[in-house]
Amino acid sequence: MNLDAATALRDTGLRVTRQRLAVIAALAEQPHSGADLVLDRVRREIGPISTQAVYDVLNTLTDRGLLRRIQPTGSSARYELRVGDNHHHLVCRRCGLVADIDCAKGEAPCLDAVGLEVTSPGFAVDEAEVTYWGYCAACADPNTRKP
Amino acid sequence: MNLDAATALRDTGLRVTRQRLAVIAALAEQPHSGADLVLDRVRREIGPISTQAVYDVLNTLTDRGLLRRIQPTGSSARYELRVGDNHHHLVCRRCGLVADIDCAKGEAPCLDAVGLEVTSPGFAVDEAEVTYWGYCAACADPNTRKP
DNA sequence: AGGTTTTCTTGACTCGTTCCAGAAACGTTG
DNA sequence: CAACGTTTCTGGAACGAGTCAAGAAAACCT
Repeated sequence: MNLDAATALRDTGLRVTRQRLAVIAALAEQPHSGADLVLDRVRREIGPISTQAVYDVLNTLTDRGLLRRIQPTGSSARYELRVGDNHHHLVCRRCGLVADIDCAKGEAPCLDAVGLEVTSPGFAVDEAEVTYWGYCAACADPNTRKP
Repeated sequence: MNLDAATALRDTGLRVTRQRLAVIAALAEQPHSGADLVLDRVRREIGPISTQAVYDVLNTLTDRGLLRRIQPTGSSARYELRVGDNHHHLVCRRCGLVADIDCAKGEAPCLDAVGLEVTSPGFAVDEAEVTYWGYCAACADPNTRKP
C-alpha cells in the first residue's frame, strides 16, 4: 500500500514524504475524514505534525487529483482517495455521515448536460457531482439517536 | 411580491418582519447571493441591520423550506428562493459564479437510487443535489479573466 | 556529498459563522 | 386599543476552519 502511494506521488511529480504517506494511509483507513480527523490519525502514526502540513498535503493532493474533496453543506471539507470511478455520496442531514454510493446510472449519468449551452453559453462543464441527502439508519430511528 | 412573501412567512408560522421581507427581496433580485451580499442589499433597502439578524433570517428561512442553501466547495454559503422545482447548479471553479440549470432529465432524475438499500441499509434519501463543475465563459477565456 | 528546490514548522491572522444576554418588535387576547 | 407573552433583532465577543509568510528541514538530482 505504501509502495503504491509512493509511486503515485512520484508519478504526479510530487516528493515522497512521511507526512504525505501518512495522510494517504489515514484516508485509506477512514475515508470521508475531515482535516481534523486526518490530523489525529496522522499524529498517531508518525508523531507530531503541524496543522499546516496536513492542510498543505490535502490541498496539494487534491489539486493533483490524488484526492477528492467533498464539502457537504454544513460540515467541513471531507476527503477521500480518488478511485477514478464514478461514485457519488449519501449524506446524513443530522450526523453528517457520508457513505459512498455507486452511480445509479452506471456511466457518468448526469453529464448529459442537455441545454447547458442555452442556459449558460460558454460554460465548460467537466464534472458532475451528485449528493443524496437524507437520514442514516441511526438518525432516522428516534431510539438510536445520538447528538 | 411583498404580499406573497408576507403570506408565505405567515403560512410557515413565522412572523412578518421588515428584515425578513428585505432578505427575501434581496434574494429575489440577486439569486445565489452569499450572506455578505444579502447583508449589503438589505442594508441598502431598510437601513442598519445586524449581521446576526441576517444570518438568523437565512437560517430560519432555510429550515422552514422557504430558502435553499447551497454551499459549493471553496466558497461561502449561497442562498436562493426555493421555487420547488427540480433544478441544479453550475458552478465555476475559478470565480465561484453559480448559475441555475434545469434538470437534464426533467423529473427528479437522480433519485433513482438504485442499490441504495444494499449500500447503506436504512438510509432514507429525500433529496438529490447535482452540481456541475467547470469554468464559466469569462474564466475559460484567458483574455477576459479577472482575479 | 553538494546544491536546489520542495516541503514542513511556527505563529499570527482572516473570514464566515455562531453564541450570548438584553432590548425591541410582533401578534394575541382581554 | 392596551397589556402581555413570544419571537426576533442588536451588539459584542467568540469560535473553528482554513490561509499567509518566513525560515528550517528534508528530498531529489548530479
